Amino acid sequence: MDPQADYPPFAVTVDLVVLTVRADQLSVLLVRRAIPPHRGAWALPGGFVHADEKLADAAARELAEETGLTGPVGHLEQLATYGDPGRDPRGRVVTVAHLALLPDLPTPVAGTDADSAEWQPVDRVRTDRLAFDHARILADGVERARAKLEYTPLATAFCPPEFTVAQLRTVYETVWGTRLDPRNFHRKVTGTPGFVTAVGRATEGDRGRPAQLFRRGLATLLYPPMLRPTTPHGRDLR
Amino acid sequence: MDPQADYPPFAVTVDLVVLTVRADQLSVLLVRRAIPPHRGAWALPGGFVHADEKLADAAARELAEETGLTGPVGHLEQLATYGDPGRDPRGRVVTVAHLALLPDLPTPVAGTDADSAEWQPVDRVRTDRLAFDHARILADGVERARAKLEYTPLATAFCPPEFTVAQLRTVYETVWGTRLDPRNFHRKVTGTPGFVTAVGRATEGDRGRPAQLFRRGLATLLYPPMLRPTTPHGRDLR
DNA sequence: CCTATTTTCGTCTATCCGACGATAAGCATC
DNA sequence: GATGCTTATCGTCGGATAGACGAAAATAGG
Repeated sequence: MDPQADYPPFAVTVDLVVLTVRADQLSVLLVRRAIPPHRGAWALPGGFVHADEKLADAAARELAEETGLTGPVGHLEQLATYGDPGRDPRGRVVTVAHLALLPDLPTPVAGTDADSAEWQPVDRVRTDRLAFDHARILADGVERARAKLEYTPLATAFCPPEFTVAQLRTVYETVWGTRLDPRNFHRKVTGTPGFVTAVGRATEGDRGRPAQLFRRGLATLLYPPMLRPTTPHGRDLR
Repeated sequence: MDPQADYPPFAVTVDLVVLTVRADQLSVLLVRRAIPPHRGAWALPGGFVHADEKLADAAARELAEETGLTGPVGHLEQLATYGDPGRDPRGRVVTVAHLALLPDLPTPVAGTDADSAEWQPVDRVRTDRLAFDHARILADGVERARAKLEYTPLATAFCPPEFTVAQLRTVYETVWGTRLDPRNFHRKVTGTPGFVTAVGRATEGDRGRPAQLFRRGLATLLYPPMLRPTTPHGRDLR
């Protein structure tokens, strides 16, 4: 196919909404753009898809480049695709946004093609200064993450391989911005089949009673789901 | 931006998974391809995105072309994007798949750039003979539709503007392939805030007691959700 | 020891869901 | 027009679940 002939040529990129929970804050990985357009502005990490590369591979490659991660840590999924004609001044660029959830890694986050990269709490991001349409992509990614915590065990993607129920609860509280009763949460998590499996050991050295350590279970969907407390998300009027 | 210079050029298409409920069957709109590649094979309707066109507009345009619909009927949303290097023999084509849910329209379904178009029950589609990677896109679309019936009032998109509880129940039963208790379903639907609003009139002429007519409510998310009966979707092992 | 802290187990109650009986309200047929 | 058939709608009952909260267990720090 010759794009010049019949159909308009597009450039295709992948952008990443990389979320983590650190210091009791849901945070997103942002890079400062070193080249135009939007030079100097904060943006989601991303880049062009190579000629013979799958979309998911491109996203995984960009994630590895930005975080230094190699192995399959956390979670990566396609989010949505954004392609409004005017979204990139360079021309017709369609971006396939992906959502990544990572544990709080002591990541150096060295920028390669960006001045710098850093974690920013999502509720302190100056969305009005983000490059391109990345404010909307970020909002969609955060909303997707919040919703997915309800029906999937994806909260474990924010945790290290072994974690306590309290750590998992902190993830929920941080992402949702709510407080959860530790006793009911404990019952719910340990009672939902496939959510977590006990590893048999416990923490030591911390304050309070030692906590059992768990790993992520086999379930891909939670049943029953972990519903958000009051006013669950979009419980609309009437 | 010159795609020839720095980055590989892509063609971008939209493909549509158009679903409806007709004759107690969840059915998908398929077209028979009139041109190569995959000439003569069944495929999802779709086409190239124009040079100055939003993705959603392209999807709406294709939907209108294939169904003859003009006004905003039913529901249309982005599904996912598929761009594996080898998925189209003509070159690097990325397709942004969309999901459309429509009421059972007496649609002529006249093919424009296709030999013919027709509704096919999704469980009778010869997925091994669908063009490109459309079998997977179809499967993803059906699964998305099934899942969304649980948490959203989208089942109403399969219904005409005014419908009875029984019609809505038939939609659920057809899409999910299950049977639902009419009494519990009635209680659930009328008791979920914002799901449906009574229009005040009732059906006449049918068999049995006349049924109240409803319209879609204002809610965008159902709370509590309409959970699938036994073995809810992915209730995995353990 | 004593206390503070955190984990974990139980209890109580309101609510929700599935199963199912009972009634309402139309049409068909005699 | 009475009877029966069909479908819609309302109620009831029991088990399961979630939220509120008490209580015990298990550690660290004085």
